[in-house]
Amino acid sequence: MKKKTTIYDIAKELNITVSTVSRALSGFPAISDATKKAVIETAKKLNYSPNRLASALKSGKTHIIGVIVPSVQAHFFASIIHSIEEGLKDSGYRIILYQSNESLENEINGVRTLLEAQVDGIMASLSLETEDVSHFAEIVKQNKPLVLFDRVNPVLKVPTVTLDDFGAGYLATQHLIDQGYKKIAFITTIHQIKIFNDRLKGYKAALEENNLPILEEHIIYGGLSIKDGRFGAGKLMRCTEKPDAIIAGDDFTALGAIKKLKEIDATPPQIGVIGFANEAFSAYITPNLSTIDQHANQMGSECAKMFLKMIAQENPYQNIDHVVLNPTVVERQSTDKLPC
Amino acid sequence: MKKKTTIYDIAKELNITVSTVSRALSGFPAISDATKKAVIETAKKLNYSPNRLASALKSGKTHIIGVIVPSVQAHFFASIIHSIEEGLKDSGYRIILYQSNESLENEINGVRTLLEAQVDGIMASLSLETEDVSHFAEIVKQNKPLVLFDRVNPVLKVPTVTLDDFGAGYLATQHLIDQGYKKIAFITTIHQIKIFNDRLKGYKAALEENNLPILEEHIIYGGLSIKDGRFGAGKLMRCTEKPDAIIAGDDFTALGAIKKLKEIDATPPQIGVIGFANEAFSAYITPNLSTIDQHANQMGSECAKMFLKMIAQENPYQNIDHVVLNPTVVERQSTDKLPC
DNA sequence: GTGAAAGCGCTAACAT
DNA sequence: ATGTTAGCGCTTTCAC
Repeated sequence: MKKKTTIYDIAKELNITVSTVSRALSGFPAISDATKKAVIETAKKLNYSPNRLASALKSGKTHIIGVIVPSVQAHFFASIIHSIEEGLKDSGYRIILYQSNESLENEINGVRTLLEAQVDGIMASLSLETEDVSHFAEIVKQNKPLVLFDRVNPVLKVPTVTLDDFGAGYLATQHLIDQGYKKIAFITTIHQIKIFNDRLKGYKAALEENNLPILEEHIIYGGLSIKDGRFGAGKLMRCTEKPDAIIAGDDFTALGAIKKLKEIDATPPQIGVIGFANEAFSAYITPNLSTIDQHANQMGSECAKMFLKMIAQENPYQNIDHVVLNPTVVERQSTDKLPC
Repeated sequence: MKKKTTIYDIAKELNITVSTVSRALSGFPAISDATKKAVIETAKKLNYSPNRLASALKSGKTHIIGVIVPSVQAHFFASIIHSIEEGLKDSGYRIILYQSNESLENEINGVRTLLEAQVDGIMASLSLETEDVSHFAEIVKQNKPLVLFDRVNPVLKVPTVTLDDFGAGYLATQHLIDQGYKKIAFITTIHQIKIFNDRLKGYKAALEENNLPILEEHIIYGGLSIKDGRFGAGKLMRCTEKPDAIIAGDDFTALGAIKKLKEIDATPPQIGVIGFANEAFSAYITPNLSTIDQHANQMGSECAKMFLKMIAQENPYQNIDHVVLNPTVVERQSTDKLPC
């Protein structure tokens, strides 16, 4: 197998030096048009392809950024990745992907691996297991941009892009109240994650403002999945004070709740159900699922924008921005309460 | 900002040379246990983190492989990526992601970018626009593993992992016939993609074997999306010979068809509908969508396995395997024909 | 078992 | 406008 052509080959061919070739190729201004043209032609002729590795080793910039998400199989994260890539493409940055699968250990490995790969920065959304975030400190210490999105942790003094989660919880609750529901339950995760705690606070605030009681038996702490949704709904329906509506931690959990409610003849909107995330399926199940849109694509492009801004500064952390997106309600059948 | 520690710092600290440090760190056998231990301890003490870039430049191995897919937003591809990463993780390979967004131009850029990043190999599924595949030739020329999956092209003499698409088309058709449907239509893409052509062939073969006529007006060539599904179903229902079942190119198209059929009071399974891919929503729409499962996760792990096998050989292309997975029918309500 | 030294392909002072 | 040269951090052949 013949060796790959390098700038040395081009230089030899044209009887000039590598520095000239390097300059011609990288659009350095003080280079004669003639040499530039000759270099580019010869490069094409010899089928030259730059070795970004060598350039990265020398310059300290790989133009690759690491993205850590729980799993690309969740549509929400897939959408975010999609729009991060989109937002970064024009500036020549590429993404290297790492999935934590909701495991802290994987997340720690991810940070290490990405740093060893000399990425120019990292974007991450925390795993459900992640409470201690010290493994992210090294990124900041190296003065490389770290942007946290969606599942963030305030202990880390870094820029973030999040949804207004308090607002989201409030909005979901207020929507149900506006529709005429009065005894609203809440299914959430047992993990101490800021965004889920915030939503719970929003829920409680909305109830209070509307002079509705907050019942502890109406708050279910468990997992988030179709199975957990079934289980949670079942448990709620056996309460002494049976709720007339359920807010589920995500659309999958909401789906499970709906399935259970259908079985016991309490099909929504008889009992109202609303989820979070606006997953692909939510518009198409029966009844259609009302949900809080988390604006994944917008979140992704904000992350990209934030990163580009940080990288342009000599000190990426000179001012730490927090972009907060506004949640919106997607009203569908599952909360369309019939007049009594 | 203090400089990062390198093996030179470790060497200096211990009064040995870098070669010894390098050997100790990389598990070279002929190294005394004492030095090895000292090196590892000092590395930890100095907070050493290897620069994989330098090592890659020297060794020619980045341990990064590029993956090109149309879009991670499609659940099918997200699942494949998930299991590729899973299957590769233990052997220390990482994934760098590139999305073509169904554009040939992006795909060409992707190949170039990944090669410039010196990836150790590439896995790809072709964009809908891709008919000419010459941009992939360079990968093979560099003797780097290229594995094509799902959307492949036989012009490229490389290993592939695919579904038996002829079988999938046949299976979908035979399933409908078994259920009692007799006038079966087919919505597919206008693009000349092998897998879609193969499915069409399978469809025709099944009809022939069952002595059913193949009607050109029952084959709709268009796009694949919810919108296209609505459109296709509408067109089919205006045929002179109205079909009693529809095979749609993917689950989204099937979903569109179902929506249209519900509107015109021909709700499945009255008119049967089956899709491809077993998307996340398919089990939860009403009626539940029957579909052909394409075994995304299995496909991903086969890709990983194939890659590892190729990389282990001195010549990755010494024998070119083609793994073909068997499609399976997921029977749900949308094809559950009622007795007449 | 360890050391010396060359070099992977490129960039960027510094020089002319 | 172009050439010279010294590395970036690591691996690896060849010594001893």
